[in-house]
Amino acid sequence: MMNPPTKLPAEERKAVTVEAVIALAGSQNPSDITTAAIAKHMNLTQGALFRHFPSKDSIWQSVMAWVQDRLLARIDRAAEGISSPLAAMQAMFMSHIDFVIEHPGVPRMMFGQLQNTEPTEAKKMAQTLIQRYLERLCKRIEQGKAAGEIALAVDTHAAAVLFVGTIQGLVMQSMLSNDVPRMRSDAPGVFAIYQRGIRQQP
Amino acid sequence: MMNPPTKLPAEERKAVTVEAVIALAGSQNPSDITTAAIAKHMNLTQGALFRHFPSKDSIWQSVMAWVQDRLLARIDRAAEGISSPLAAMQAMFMSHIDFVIEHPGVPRMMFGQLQNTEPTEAKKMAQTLIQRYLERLCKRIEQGKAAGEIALAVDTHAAAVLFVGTIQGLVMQSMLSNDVPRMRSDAPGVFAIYQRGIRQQP
DNA sequence: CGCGTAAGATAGTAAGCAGTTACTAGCTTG
DNA sequence: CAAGCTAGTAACTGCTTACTATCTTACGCG
Repeated sequence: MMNPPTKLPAEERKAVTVEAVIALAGSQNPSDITTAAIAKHMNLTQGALFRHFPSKDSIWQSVMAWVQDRLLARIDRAAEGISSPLAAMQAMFMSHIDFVIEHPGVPRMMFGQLQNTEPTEAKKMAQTLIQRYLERLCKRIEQGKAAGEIALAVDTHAAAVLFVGTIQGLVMQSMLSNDVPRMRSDAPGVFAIYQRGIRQQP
Repeated sequence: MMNPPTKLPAEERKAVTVEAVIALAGSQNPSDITTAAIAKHMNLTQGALFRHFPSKDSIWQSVMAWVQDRLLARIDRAAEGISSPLAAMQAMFMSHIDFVIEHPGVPRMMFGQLQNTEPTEAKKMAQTLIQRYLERLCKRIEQGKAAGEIALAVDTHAAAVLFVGTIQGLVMQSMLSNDVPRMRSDAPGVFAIYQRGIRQQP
């Protein structure tokens, strides 16, 4: 941070820009992030940003693409090799929480994008991200039902939506208390309730 | 709507302003709501707004006060006279969903306010609203434990946070599908899982 | 060593923002 | 019925925004 001003090749500059936006979103309302603030955060003039991005929305697009790649990769990796679907879901849950703790701006940006009523490119990307997330969850839930771990009476899609809502509840709590890392210690208690809610009782 | 321009007494004008903001928040990102847009929606000039409110944040303050009054009154009324704590919570849940369907802008505004990093008056009001909401929930949950309806192993605060998260999940789903009334039909399935998660098993 | 060019600086622009001000129509009241 | 009050208008201010045109630098390559 606060490097001396350097010239960077285009691709690298793009990457740095995305990181700057994510960092800024961690400490302010995403819709208040100006191109000037982004540039300042990376020791660049505001005008220079537009050498690499044709518009501000295209910056947001790159940011949302970054989030999609990283988040989905992270939960996929977390669930990898875990045969029990319920245990896999718990691993996804905890790794998602860790991701949010590392990048507290991400949920803010997601919600901010979803709130946009005009269907901008960045918003569509946020939508497909959640869509893909829900699909992965539904698959695990169906697997859980087949394995007898999850009650057949459970509405699969409702369970997937609630999984995401569970995380959002923790995010909200962290915004209330202004204590992001607390999410990690709060997470198990909340997930325990969720798990009880879907688990097949012996 | 679209009345011919009328003169209104100050208190009434304030009320109309609040309603205008809530209506606008239902169809656009709250942080994009300008004083000009508010004025236009109520057939008024922009400058006239500042005869009734000293600043824009004070408009938001009035709006959040409106939400707090209505929402808490609504869930209190819904739970009134229901002796079973679990049943009372279900009534609170469904009436909250109804409230959101009537005023789809409300969750957007709440999250928008919470995302503000500077502690504006309107944000503080949003915070205390959720705080009071959580307190009411915790009370019911403790009652449920005492009555043997809710498992003693359940973390009370986590259960309250998850209750709110459950609603947020439904809100998110409604923003994804652009179908607000669908919340009502999705709600029971999601709440059923929540209820299973906290209920004392026989 | 010198030169072409990609990346950045500088200094704009037009539009949109919250908030202000000078003025006015119409109601109420001494 | 004149004086004052209330609520509103219309035009403005200073500031911020995304975006752009033009000049400048420094890196990589022969």
